[in-house]
Amino acid sequence: MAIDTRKRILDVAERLFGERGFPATSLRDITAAAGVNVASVSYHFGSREALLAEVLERRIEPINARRLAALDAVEARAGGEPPALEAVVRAFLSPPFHMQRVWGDEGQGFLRLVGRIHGETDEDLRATVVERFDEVFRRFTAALRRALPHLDDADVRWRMLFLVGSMAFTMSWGPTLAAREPAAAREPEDVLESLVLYAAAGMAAPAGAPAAVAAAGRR
Amino acid sequence: MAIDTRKRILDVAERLFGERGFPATSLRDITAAAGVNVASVSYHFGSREALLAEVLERRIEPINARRLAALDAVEARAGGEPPALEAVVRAFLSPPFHMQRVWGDEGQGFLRLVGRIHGETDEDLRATVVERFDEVFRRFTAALRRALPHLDDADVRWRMLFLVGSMAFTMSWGPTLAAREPAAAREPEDVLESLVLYAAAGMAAPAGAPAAVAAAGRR
DNA sequence: GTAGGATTTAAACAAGCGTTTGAGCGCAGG
DNA sequence: CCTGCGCTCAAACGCTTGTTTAAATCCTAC
Repeated sequence: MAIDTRKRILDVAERLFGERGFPATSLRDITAAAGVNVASVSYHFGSREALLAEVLERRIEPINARRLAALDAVEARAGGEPPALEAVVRAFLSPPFHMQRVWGDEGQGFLRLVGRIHGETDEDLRATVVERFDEVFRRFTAALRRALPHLDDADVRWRMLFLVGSMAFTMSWGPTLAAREPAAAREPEDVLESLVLYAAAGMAAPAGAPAAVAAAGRR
Repeated sequence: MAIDTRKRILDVAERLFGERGFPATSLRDITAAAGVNVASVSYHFGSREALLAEVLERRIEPINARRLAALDAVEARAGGEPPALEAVVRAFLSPPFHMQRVWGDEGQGFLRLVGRIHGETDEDLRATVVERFDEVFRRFTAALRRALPHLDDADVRWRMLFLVGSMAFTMSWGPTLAAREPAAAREPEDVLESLVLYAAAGMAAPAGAPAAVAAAGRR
């Protein structure tokens, strides 16, 4: 009966995966909420896993494309010089927030889903997520490396992990925070701005002395 | 036959919840790996949820106690003055890493579990986690507020979210990163040091202009 | 040494899971 | 009108889930 069963399933699945997480959301939850038959998931997507993959693909691909385009622009603007740190950080963090605005109500819950996915548990699922972000990570790590000459490779990688953690956690817990403390609620643009400033400052922090030095006497 | 069935279940559950996440780990996975009967979980803990609660309690409680003690020390040392930012950040971030060293092999996987729990999906579970951290959050938010007079309440709360995100994500993905890129592998103490520097610098970043100003023309 | 509470056990429970089946539907093209 | 294809449907598949049962076993205390 529906307009487009496929799309209805995708939309509802995105919302429920975002709200409850992937392992806790059954096909019957999804199909019941979408008003379609259970079998239609197998018919249209093949399996539950494949449905998740498609849900993710639909949102992540445009975000990462935009990230790479923004990084291209930043690097072009810098000529041969090392790019500006804050510009690189913004090129990475801005696209998900931007796409949320573009998608409007339809993509309301997807930030939450993307946040959750980063924290997802299953190791196989992790591998596919890592793979999907591989190029983005490599490009941004290289750019950050050049913007932060005082850091070595390992430093940059770990700080990249810190940055992604802030972002993912914010996406996942931001709504919870806003709901618990209405006074702290903010527009997504303001959260992004806050996050960019925070991350750029963190990235620019001086290189740490090895713990062996800081805590003299070990080893 | 076993030494202590209760403890065996707790240890195995901690490891498996950490490796696969809570929703993806069944009671039969746990009891099979522990070499005990399925029913012993109900007998000793009451339910699967209660088992998780006890697994968490065993690790989180000492960590949070240590956090509060460290914060007390920092504030006492500061007299009536605002405490030093980096000291507050360290008081928050250091305990989990410290307890990991104290617990040795036995607590090997628990950092990962704690990291995962922060990203956990179920909203009920979230509520209990939030509750368990409530006092710690309030105390540290207040201390950070005093250490960062140029920020308002909402700023501090959001940056706290960023900080916790970095920490949780690092705990959860750190092993994955280290496994994928052996060159970037680091001692936990060095990761902690890196994280403290990063977070303190991020916290100290200037207050952001509201996005309405930064992106002139909106609204 | 035996009584009795604590613990472990195999088995069964109903419920939910992802996926498959095969009949039935609606609607295009001949 | 009718064939054939895309799609939907209720039902059933075999399997796993968390929890409960009641009997068997262990171990302590008298």
